[in-house]
Amino acid sequence: MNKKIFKPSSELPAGFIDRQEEELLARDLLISNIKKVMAKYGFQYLETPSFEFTDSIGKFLPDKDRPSEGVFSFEDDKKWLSLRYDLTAPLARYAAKNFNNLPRPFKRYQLGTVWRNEKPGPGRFREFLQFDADYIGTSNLFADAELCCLISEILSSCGLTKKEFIIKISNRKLTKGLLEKLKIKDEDKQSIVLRAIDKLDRVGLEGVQYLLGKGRKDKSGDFTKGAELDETQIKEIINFLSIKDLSDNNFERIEKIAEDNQTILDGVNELISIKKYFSLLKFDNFIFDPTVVRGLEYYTGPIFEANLTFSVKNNKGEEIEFGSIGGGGRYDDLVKRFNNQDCPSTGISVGLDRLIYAIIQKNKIKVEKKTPILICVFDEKYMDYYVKILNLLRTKNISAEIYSGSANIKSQLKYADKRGCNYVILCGDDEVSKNSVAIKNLEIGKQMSDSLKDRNDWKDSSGSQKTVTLDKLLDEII
RNA sequence: GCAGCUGUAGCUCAGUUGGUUAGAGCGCUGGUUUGUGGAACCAGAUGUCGGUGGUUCAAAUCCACCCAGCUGUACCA
Repeated sequence: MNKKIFKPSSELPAGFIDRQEEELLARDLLISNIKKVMAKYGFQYLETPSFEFTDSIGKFLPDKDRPSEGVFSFEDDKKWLSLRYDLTAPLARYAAKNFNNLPRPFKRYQLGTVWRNEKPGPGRFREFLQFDADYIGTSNLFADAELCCLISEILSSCGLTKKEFIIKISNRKLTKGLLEKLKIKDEDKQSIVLRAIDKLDRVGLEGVQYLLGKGRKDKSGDFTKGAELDETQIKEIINFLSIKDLSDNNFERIEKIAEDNQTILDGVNELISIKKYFSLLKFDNFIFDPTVVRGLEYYTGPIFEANLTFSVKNNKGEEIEFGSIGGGGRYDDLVKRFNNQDCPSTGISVGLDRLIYAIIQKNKIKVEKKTPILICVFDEKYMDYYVKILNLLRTKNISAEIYSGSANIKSQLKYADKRGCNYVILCGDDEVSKNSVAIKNLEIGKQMSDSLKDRNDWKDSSGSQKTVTLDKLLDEII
C-alpha cells in the first residue's frame, strides 16, 4: 500500500484573488478622496453587516423560483443567511428598519465588500469592493442629477480627465413605454428584449437584431435563443436603438417614436428636468443614451452609467471588454417592499477594484511605496550597534529595519534588492571599531552595473558606497 | 449552465509516426568572491507529465470519463 500524502492546494477558489500592496495603497488613496467628496456633498457614512437574511435580499432576485442563485448562502439555526451581493438591498432594509428615526431624504454612502456566486470573467471577481451613494425618500430629480456630478467628481479625483470618461443617462420609462407600444406583454419576452438592447455595445446592431428574432450564434458556435418578435416589432426597436446620441439638446426623435405613449413622454420629461439641473450645476460630461438599460429588476426611472473611454488590457496585454465601472438609477419601490410605505429613492454604485485596475494601468495614481533602509547583520555580537542605528533612523521617522533572516551578506543584499530598498547600511569589524557606518546606495550601484567590464569592476563597490562616522549618518540619507 | 480551446519543474514553454534515464530558458541554492545585490562563468536541486480507468510488450503521446484553467456566451439583483 502506498500512502498518498495529502498536499493542500495553494490555489484560490475561482474568482477570488490576493491583492498586493500597490493596489491596496492606490485603493486607500482613492477611498480617502471619495470620503472628502462625500463630506462635501453632505452624505452620511454607514456600514451594514456582510450577512443578511436571505429573504431580505432575495426578494428582488429576478428569478424568484431560485432565490439563492448567485448568492453565497448557508443555513444558520433554521434561517438562511446570505453574503450581500450589493449595498442597495441592505440599505433598503436599513432604511425600512429605521424609517421613523431617519431624516428624509436620507443621504448615505457606504464602502463594502460584496460577493457574487457567478462565473468570474476578465477583471470580474466573486468578491469585490463597492462604493455606493444613495438618496432615500425623495422623488426630486435634482438628487439624480447631483449623483451624476458626484460620480464624475470622484472619477476626476482619481486623475481622470473629462475625455477619459462619460456619464450615460437614460430612463427606464423609455424602454417600458416602447414595450407597451409594441404590445410585448409576455414578461419573459420583455426581459429578453431588454437584455438584447443592453447588449448593443457588445454584439452590435446586427447581433441585437438576431437576439430579437430567432437567436444568435456566438464566436465559439454556441447558440442563444432570441425573443422571436415579428418583423415590424424588430424594426421599431432597431429604429429606437439608432438614436444613440441625444446630447444635441433635443428629444424630438424620441417623442416622435413615442407618438401618444404617455410612459415614454413621462420619461422624456424627466430627462429634460435632469438636463436643466445639469446646466445649473455646470455639469456637461454626459450623454443621453436611450440604449442604456442596466439590470432588470428594481430600477423605475432615470438610470445612469459611468464608462471609461479608453481601452484596458489584461495581464497578457490583450485588450479586454471593460464595460461600465459604475452606475445606478431610481428605485422607487425598493424600501416599500419592507414596510409598505412610499419611499422613492435613487443611488449609484462604483466597482472600486475595477476602477483601480484601470487607473493603475493608466498611471493615474501615484502612490509612494516606502521601502525601508536595510541594516545588514554581519555578526550577532554587534546587535547593540545595529539597534543604535535603527533607533537613530526611526526616531527621525525614517523607515528602517535590521535584517530579520539568518543569511549571509550576499543574500542580505539580494533581499534588499528584491524589496526595492534605496540604501543598505553595512557595519562589520572595521566600521564598528571606528564608530562609523558604510552606506551603500543600491540605485547608484545598479546604474554602475551597466558599465561593468570585468570582475574587478564588479567587485569594486566604492562608487556606490560611502563610509561616514555614525553622527553624520542622517546627513547622508536625508 | 452551454460552446470552443488548454493542462508537462516555482514561472514561461518544447517534447517527432507511442520506444530506454522527460528537456530548455528564467527563477532558486551553492561556488569563483571566508564582508557586498545588479554582470559573467561553473556546479546543483526541483516533476504524482491535471486525475481515474482502458488499449498496448511499451503511454506525457492513443481512447473514455472526470477535474481545473482560459476565451466566448448565458445570468449578473
